[in-house]
Amino acid sequence: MSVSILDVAKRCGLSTVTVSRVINNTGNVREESRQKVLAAIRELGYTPNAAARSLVRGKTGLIGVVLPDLKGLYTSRVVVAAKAKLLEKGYFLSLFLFDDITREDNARYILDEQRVDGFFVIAPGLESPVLEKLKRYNLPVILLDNQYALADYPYVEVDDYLGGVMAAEHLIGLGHRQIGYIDGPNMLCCHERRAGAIDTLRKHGLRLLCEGGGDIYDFSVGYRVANRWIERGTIPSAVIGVCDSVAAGAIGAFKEHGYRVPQDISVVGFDNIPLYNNYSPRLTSVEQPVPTIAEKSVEMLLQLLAGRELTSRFLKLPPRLVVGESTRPVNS
Amino acid sequence: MSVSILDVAKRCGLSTVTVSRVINNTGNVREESRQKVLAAIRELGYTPNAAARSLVRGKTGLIGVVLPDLKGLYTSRVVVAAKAKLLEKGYFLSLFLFDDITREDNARYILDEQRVDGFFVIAPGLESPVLEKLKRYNLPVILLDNQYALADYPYVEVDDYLGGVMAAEHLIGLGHRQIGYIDGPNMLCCHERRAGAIDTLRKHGLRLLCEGGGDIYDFSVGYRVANRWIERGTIPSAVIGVCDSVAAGAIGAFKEHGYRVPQDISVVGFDNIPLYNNYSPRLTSVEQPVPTIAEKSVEMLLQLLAGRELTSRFLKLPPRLVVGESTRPVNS
DNA sequence: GTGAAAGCGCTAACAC
DNA sequence: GTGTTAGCGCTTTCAC
Repeated sequence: MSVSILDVAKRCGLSTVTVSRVINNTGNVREESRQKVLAAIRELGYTPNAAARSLVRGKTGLIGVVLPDLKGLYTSRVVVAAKAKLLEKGYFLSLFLFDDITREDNARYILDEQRVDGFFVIAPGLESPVLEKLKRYNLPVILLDNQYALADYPYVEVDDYLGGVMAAEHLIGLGHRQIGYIDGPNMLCCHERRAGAIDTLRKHGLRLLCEGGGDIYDFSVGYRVANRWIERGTIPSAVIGVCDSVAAGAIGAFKEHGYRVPQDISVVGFDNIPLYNNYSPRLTSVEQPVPTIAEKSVEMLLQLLAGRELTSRFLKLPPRLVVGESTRPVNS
Repeated sequence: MSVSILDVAKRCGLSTVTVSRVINNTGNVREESRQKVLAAIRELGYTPNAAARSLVRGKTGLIGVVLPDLKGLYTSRVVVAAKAKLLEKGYFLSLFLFDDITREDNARYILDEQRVDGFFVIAPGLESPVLEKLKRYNLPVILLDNQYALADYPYVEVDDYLGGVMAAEHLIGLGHRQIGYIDGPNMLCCHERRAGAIDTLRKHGLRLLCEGGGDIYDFSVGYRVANRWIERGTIPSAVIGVCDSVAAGAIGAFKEHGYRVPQDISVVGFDNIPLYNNYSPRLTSVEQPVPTIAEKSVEMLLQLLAGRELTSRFLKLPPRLVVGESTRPVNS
């Protein structure tokens, strides 16, 4: 078996309580005893058992992230950042794949058995069943990328509507009048971005040439839509892609047909993920404030863990327009 | 507080022991008592506490996956498949981001505190520090995508060399003589794929036109290398990309310059991930046996968990060539 | 079939 | 400062 606190106590001739005090820096321990304990710990290679600790403390020190897969570049950034923040606070991040929340066995391990003290949910498209499930539990939860406004769970979000506004205003400011928009799947963030763009154009008396993607958003979507426009001869002077990949796909189509970006057509993306940087000009992109998302959501979760009320339950963060080399004033 | 086994026992007028027996299907319990217990459990919404269980059983029921980020499409597939397999066996998969294994706090939570019964390591580029760390622990570990052959940890791998051979033979079989290869970063799998292709061509008295990528492999790499070939006028009649994204990037470059795939140039990728399916013709690709990887690695881990010796410590699985529409016989 | 008792490894409360 | 005692929630003997 592995070495326990009792072994350490025996080894250094003190009680388990004193050892515990040294480990946790609680209570007063004479420096001399302290050194003895530390020596014994080192010699034996002792480390506390998490299960025993969790049992007696009633908490695990583990924060879960519930997410559907590992595909997201954007997700990865947020999660990695949140992990680092939590580590500073003594919590550890553990990721759980929730491909199908409705399956009992999925829920059992994470929720029923109280393996985490709280968690983040990133589950685009899976919200309703996940949240349905969560109602029964009293665990602190922060939604990170929720797609339905329905829930009254606390969340941290990006103001996607504002993002749409920013993208549109940037292009209008450059003199563009014929602006195309390549849409993503039926998700809240896509709706918002599009709505922001549409409203902004309307304010200027313009109409958005908007065409939808399929049920995912990737390079192919941008490529296909842009090609459709080219075939039809309805080519805008500027295009907004619902994300950087889509924008890159559109650029791909334009390049193939001899249009240059940004000389002939300006293109704006979302997320500012440098995925196609050597393929297209560096994209002008609406960037998500990843560090702030991580920081704020961790802060909120820690508040809940401490049993405090949240000062603000719903946080909507502004994105930031990063101007690259894919946009320029319209040719007059 | 949450409801415990004692509450259930009181509620149904039986002892905690009997309740435990019902929960775990161990020992004999009269059907009548059994029903009483189940009713009480249902009424109280009882679920066993994982910490208490782990403590007494000496195991957690959790399997960890150590991985550097969440970016991998291929990784995602493997992990999702492994998760499902493990669930069948009563284990749950928990992912841990090990961005920097050398940091003490990272290791402490996962390893020292015995939070998992065993784990998989997917850590391209991080092997040596990770494995260094692991030596101290006696936890069952299976390497899933290791890049250095150095370790004597059990692993499940794909025979990438064979994959390179398959890709090359396919093209040679179609009559191609000028074959280009677009390489990836300095990792074992890339070396192997390339070596397989080179050796195969050599056997046929041919030389591979091989050009390297940067430190990642993505669309841009394929695009850049193919463009270089076009500029130089050294355009092969067939191209192998170290992965599907790279292959797609090459196709992008060809398309832009008026070359058609597969009519003018054949292209083969690796991984068979349908990422650019609406952009390029459906790729001919060397597919990894994801379900088998998951199945076998789980099987091996379970063997280790059961304290048994592994029948085979090192498993190298053959990939499979999936012929799509991006390759055809060379124009004579 | 069922339950009483003991114990997994740790910490909090209370003495000394 | 330090140790004794008790108990977190559960399972595993071992009686009955």
